[in-house]
This record gives sequence, structure tokens and C-alpha cells, in this order.
Amino acid sequence: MEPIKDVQVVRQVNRGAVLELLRREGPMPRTAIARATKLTAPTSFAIVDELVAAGLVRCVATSRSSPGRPRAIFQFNPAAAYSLGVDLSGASFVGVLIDLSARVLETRRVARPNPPDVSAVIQWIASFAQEMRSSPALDPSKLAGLGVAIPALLEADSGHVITSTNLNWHDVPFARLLEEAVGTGVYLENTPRSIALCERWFGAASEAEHLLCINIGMGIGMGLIIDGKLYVGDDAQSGELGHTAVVPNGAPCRCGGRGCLEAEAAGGAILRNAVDALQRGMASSLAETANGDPRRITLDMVVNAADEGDPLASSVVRAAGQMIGTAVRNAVILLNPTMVVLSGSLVHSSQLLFETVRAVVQNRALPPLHRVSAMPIVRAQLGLLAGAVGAAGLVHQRRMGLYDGTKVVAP
Amino acid sequence: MEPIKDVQVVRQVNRGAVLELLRREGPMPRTAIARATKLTAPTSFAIVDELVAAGLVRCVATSRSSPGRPRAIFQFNPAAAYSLGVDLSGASFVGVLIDLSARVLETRRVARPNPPDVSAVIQWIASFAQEMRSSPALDPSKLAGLGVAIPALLEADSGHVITSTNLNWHDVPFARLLEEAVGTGVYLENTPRSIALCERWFGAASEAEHLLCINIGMGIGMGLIIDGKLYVGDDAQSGELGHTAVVPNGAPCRCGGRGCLEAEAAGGAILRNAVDALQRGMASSLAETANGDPRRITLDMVVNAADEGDPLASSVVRAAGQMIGTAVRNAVILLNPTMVVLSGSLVHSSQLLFETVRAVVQNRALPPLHRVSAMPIVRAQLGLLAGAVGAAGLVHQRRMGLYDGTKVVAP
DNA sequence: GGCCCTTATTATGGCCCCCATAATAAAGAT
DNA sequence: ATCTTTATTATGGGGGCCATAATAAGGGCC
Repeated sequence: MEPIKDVQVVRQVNRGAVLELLRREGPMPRTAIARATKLTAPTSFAIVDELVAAGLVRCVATSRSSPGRPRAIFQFNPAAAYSLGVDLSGASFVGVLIDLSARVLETRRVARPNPPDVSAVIQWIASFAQEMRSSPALDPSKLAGLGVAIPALLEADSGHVITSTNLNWHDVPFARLLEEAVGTGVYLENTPRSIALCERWFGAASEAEHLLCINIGMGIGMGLIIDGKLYVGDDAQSGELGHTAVVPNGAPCRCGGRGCLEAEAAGGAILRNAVDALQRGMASSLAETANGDPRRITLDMVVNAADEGDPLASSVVRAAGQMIGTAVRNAVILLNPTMVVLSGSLVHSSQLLFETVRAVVQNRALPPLHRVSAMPIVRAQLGLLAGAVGAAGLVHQRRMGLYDGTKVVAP
Repeated sequence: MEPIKDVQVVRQVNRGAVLELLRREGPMPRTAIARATKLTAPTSFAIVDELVAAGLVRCVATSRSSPGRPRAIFQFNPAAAYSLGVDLSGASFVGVLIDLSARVLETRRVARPNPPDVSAVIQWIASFAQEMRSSPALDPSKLAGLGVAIPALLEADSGHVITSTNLNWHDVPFARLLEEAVGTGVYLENTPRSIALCERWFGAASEAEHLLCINIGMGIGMGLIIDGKLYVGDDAQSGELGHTAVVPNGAPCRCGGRGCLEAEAAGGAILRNAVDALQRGMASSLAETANGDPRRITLDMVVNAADEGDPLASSVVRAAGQMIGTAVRNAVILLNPTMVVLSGSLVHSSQLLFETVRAVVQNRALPPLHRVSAMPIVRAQLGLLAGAVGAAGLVHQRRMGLYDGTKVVAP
């Protein structure tokens, strides 16, 4: 523990606790704040005053029920600042504009350019930012910054992209380049972690102290919340669930290994396995869809056929779900999280995959030695916007200290 | 973050930081403390005064080198308190008496009773404690308590044993029973976590913010240090590495599952596989040792034969190491720890097992995408005493706030 | 030995934090 | 119009840290 050099950190922490209380519990009178935080009335009144002065909180009404002097009711002010979030991990890029409550005010979507050159991506993000700046919903002076969820290995803190197999980028000072193009602060985080933050702050996991958030699409990654905080690991490289080994001497993976979960069970593997089975002549509704050429099959076709009960597609998707489920179950056994959130394009497009993973993790055939079967496991509440919203929320956290209840400062 | 109701927590934190500095860095003058903690001289002088008053620190000398007034040199006082630690996880039980610096003053060992009845175990611990109380090394008034490392699933905080397949205990209020028998505070933690704490506070991992400590014996477990703190999970059930699935439909495990790492690669599996191979008539130096009856073979014989190069024993041990190594590597890929510590009877008795696990984790055949191959992976520095010493250290941490640098109070 | 120089240690005042308690304000109730 | 009741503000106390200014206690030098 670091020494504390100034009693003012006490006030910072308490300010954060009050603000987070108001954000999560909604409007309340100051006496209720004092009760909930266990601070005395003079202290909590002073803190609310500061938050009002900073614009983060406002008085919305006075309640005059019951005898006694009426109470002034204060509310978290979501309009105190806004930020932009972009998610670069899907087949289409997503951009959002959110307020401090993570209400999504604007959404934009664009097909991912092919190839996704750094300059083309920056171009699109800059024009998105420009458009948002002129949105009627936004007072431009209240724009806190831009957050980007990116399918990449990042250097800790610097915003430097070490490598992204997904985008085929290597060694790109992306945050710096974006800051120049966009003219605001830029914060980067990888996609699974952005989603984990989103769900912890705004979504399905707001009560979870320890969370595994697993993202399943063309890759498989995991964001970890431990003790209520994002955990990134010693080199900021935690969560590479997709590159854990699940099949000895299995399929080659783009990371250079063999038998990685991603190579065996992510979107690419599901498509490949379905095409292979078709080419081996197995019966399936996909045969018609493909019109004689199995190479025309897309991943969407496979997961849709699976949800409609096509045996070939179902068995391919179920096999992937089994593998992913086993890997997630193992992670749960290691980490004993409060809950698990599943997200990503495959989780949202395939009911069968989601159900299979959940069933394998909760495996009720085993004795309840580990309380795995009682642990909640749900889909991301913010769906396919989770990555972008989480990245945008990251801006509020980093610049203003929100959501963690620590060190709140003026916008 | 909880609100802070009192500025005194600032002093508590700073007192902890100063004490931990002195413990880790050795004796130093107060001006050096001020420099290292970045506190001002008046503040750090006052803190040292308090620690001296509490008996946790003492002035050992004054240095009169160089010009200027000589400095008084202060030192962490390891004799301010002592505690007892017991490890119930091995083939023999181990008891230690340590001081605040974890210097081991006394060691006792006893063969594990068979069966290990609760009452027999309590009996032995109570007589051990009685003997230590009368040890000349110990001022009995300075005994802080007793810590126990136990191969069991524990309820969070209560000291209640939910179940221990190893000891064949179920639902035992062990801490309460021990407190009655021993007459001091009793703290329980499972064995891998006790070892992890030991290595983090006193051993090979003292610089590691994020640590995986893997214990390999008849069972396989993991203790996790995250952000410098022990992580136990939502239900205090984290770290069950031995019950992660590694072989689909594999060997039945005592947990009720199949193909768990523990069932496939822990001590029991190694012995079973060696005996099976012998019974199938494979050539091995173990055949002579066994004198015709493979059932006479013990685990020790197998690992010794393996280290001496016996092909059968080597191949059995190496196979176990491969599986364990893969599981550990996967955990490392998920968690990106600062380092990994391996401990437990098998790790210390088998050079081959240790080397195999290390080689698999660091697999240099793969591209260095994940920095796994550069991550240190070492044996527990305190060897087979680590569990008992860690449990004893737990007493100092819980009762006096040591080692974490937080909330230090008088002994 | 007395004086200067250097560094350690102590004293003082300022600002901030929280708390407890008491005073003041602003309603409904009677 | 007074009496409750509850909300809000004022005041003083104890504690934290800091910056700065004394004061102490050596060595070096003449």
C-alpha cells in the first residue's frame, strides 16, 4: 500500500462514494445520502455542494411529504459530460455517443473496410467524431473524449497497439494518431475488457465484484473484473482465453500454436467445420442455401440453420459450444467469480451456442462441490453495443474518476 | 469504494507503509524512511515514534559517518510477536513457531494419524502448542495465535471446514474446536493459499504483484495473489486447478467428475500409472525394487527412479508433468501473472516433474506472442515448510495488519 | 578549544478532513 | 398562532499532512 500524502484523498474517496450512490440508486435527499454512506449530515451536505458546483449533481425537487422541513432531492446529472465510443472488433465497426449514465444518444455503423488500413480506420473514426460534435444532442464543450474497443494486444497505458491479428496491425501508436486526428483524449482497451467494464458499470453485472466476461466471435477473449476493478495482468496481457490449449496437436491457430480454443471453436472453426461436413456430403438444409457450392456458406447461415434445428449445423455449433463451455468452466473453477457474462456476435446470433456453453459450465451432472451450477451466466445486457459503450465509459472513468467510486473530479 | 469516516485511516495506512518498508528493506535512519515513503520528516518521525511505542520497531544504532548530526537507525523488531503454524496436508503434519520476520524457531513433524480423526488432529496440535509455549525461544505473552494450512474447502472467514476429501472431514467447525483446545486465536486457510501467502510475504515471490502458486502432491491446488492481495473468489472457492477438466471422459476423480487434472496427473495417478505399466510387464528398475509385487511400489520410489533415469518411471512422471504444465500454461495465459511458484511434495521430490512443468509452461516452440516464456517459474523458497509458515504469517496479518502494509496495530 | 558546516530532529502554524453538538429554518399539525 | 418534526447550517474539537523555521549534535579546521 502506498503512503497517503494528503488527507484530501479522504474527501476524494467520499465524493466518489456519494456520486456512485446517486448514479446507481437514483435521486435522493441528502439525509438519505448521509444514512447510506454512514457519513454525518454536515459532511455529506458539503460533499453534495461540491458535486453540484462541479455540475455532476443537481437539485431536482423538494419533497414535502410528512411533517418537518421539506428535503431537497438531488440527482446524478448524466448530462454533465459525454463521450464517444467505437468498437473495431466486428464485421461492422460501431460508434456510439453516450452520456454519463451510458444512455446511448447516437449510434453509427459502417462495414469494416477491407483491408482495414490504419489510415482508413482513423478516417472513419474522425468523421464519426466530427458528425457527433455537430449533433444537436451534444454540447461540444462537454465532450470528454473518445474510447476505442479494439481486438488487439495493447501496451499497458500507452495506447500503443502491439499487434492485432484481427486487423492485421503491428506496432501502431494508435492512440496518438487518433488524438491528432480527432482532437480529444483517446483511451484504448481491448474488446473483451471493454465489454466487461460496460456490463459491470451499466449492464448485467452491476452487482458483481468478480466477473468473467467472455467474448465469442471470430476470436475468443475474456475480460476480468476482480474486486470490482478491471484486472489486466502483469503485462496487460490477461484474458487470452482463445489461446488456451484445448486439443493436443489440434488445428493450427493464427497465433502460431496448435489446438487453441479459438482455432477449434470460434467463428472460423464453426464455419470451416460446417463447410467440411457439407463437402463430405452430409445432409443439411445448408446444402440448398449453398446452391451446390459449400464455399458460399457464411457463418450466419450456419448459426441460423443450427437454431432452426438443422442436424449438421446444430452438431457443429454444439461441438464448439462444448469446447468453449469446458474452457469457461475451467476458468470458473479457477477463479470462482460472482457471475459470467457471455457476449460477442456468436453469442447474440446463436441461441444454441449460448445455451450449450451455459449448460456445460453449469453441468448439473456433477456433485455440487464447486458451486458452479448455481453461478449466474447471462448474455451481455448491452448486446452488440457493449464494446463501444464500455470504451466510451472508460473515458469517463479515466478522466473524471466515475463508476469506481474513487477520486471524482470535475468534468 | 467505501466512504472513509475518519482521517485516522490515513495514519494507519502510512504506519503500515513504514513498517513494511522496514521489514523488507532492513534497518535504516528515519530520513531514509521519509525519502522512501515520500512523506515529510515530521510525519515519518511521528510514525516511527508510534511504531516504537507499539514495540514493532526499535532503535538499533546511531550512524556517525560523514558530517552532520548522526542518524538514529531503526529496525523492524521481529521479536514483537510470535505465532504458530501447522500444515495438515502432507503425509506428515508439520508445525512451526515463527517470529514476525517468519524466521522459523522451532519445527515439529509427526506422521499423519490413520485415520486422521478430527479429535486426534486437535490433540496433536494442542500438545504441539503446549510444547511451544514452554519453549525457551518464546515469551508466552507474545504468542499471537495459531494458523493452520488445511487441504480443505473452507467457508469464507468462519474457519468452518465444509469438506476435505483428503482428511475425509465434512462440516467441521474446526477453528472453533481448535480455539477451545489451544486457547489462542485460530486462523484457517487452505494449503495452496497458505503457501502463496508465504512466498509472497517471505519467499520467492516477494516482488510479485500477481502470483500463481501451484501446489502439487496427492492433490493439485492453486493460491492466487492479485494486486498483492490474496484472492479467494466469490465463495472462497477459487483455485481448484486440480478439478479443471483436462481429459474428456478421463479417469474418475474423487470429486465425482471425470478427467480432472488431479485424477490424471497428481500423485495418485502417477503411482497408479507406474504400477499399471509394471503389471503390464514393462521393463523398469522398479521391478527389482518391488520385489515381484508391483503393489509394493510407493510414489517416492517412482519419482526417485524417474530422476535416476528409469525409462518407465520417467515416462509416467513426464506425462503427468505435461498435463500439469498445460493446465498451468492455460492459467498463465488467462491471468498473465508476474510469476509462478511451484510447491508441494512432488515438486520438491521430483526434479523431473518440476523441469517438465516449467518447460511446458514456457514452451519456447511457440512465437513469443504471449510473454509466457519469459515469465519466471520457480520452486517455493520455503519448501515443505511453506504451508505452515504461511498459515502462521496469516495470524500476524489478521491480528496485527502486517505484511500488507495496511492498518498496522499494536501486538 | 572555539567556530563553521552539515545533517538530524523538533516546533510552530496553516489547511483540510471528519465528527458531535447546538442553533436555525421551514414546513405540517393542532 | 403555536407546537412538532425534520432539514440544514454553524461552531468547536481532534486528527492528518505539509512547509518552514528553529534547535541539536556531530565532524572539520584553524
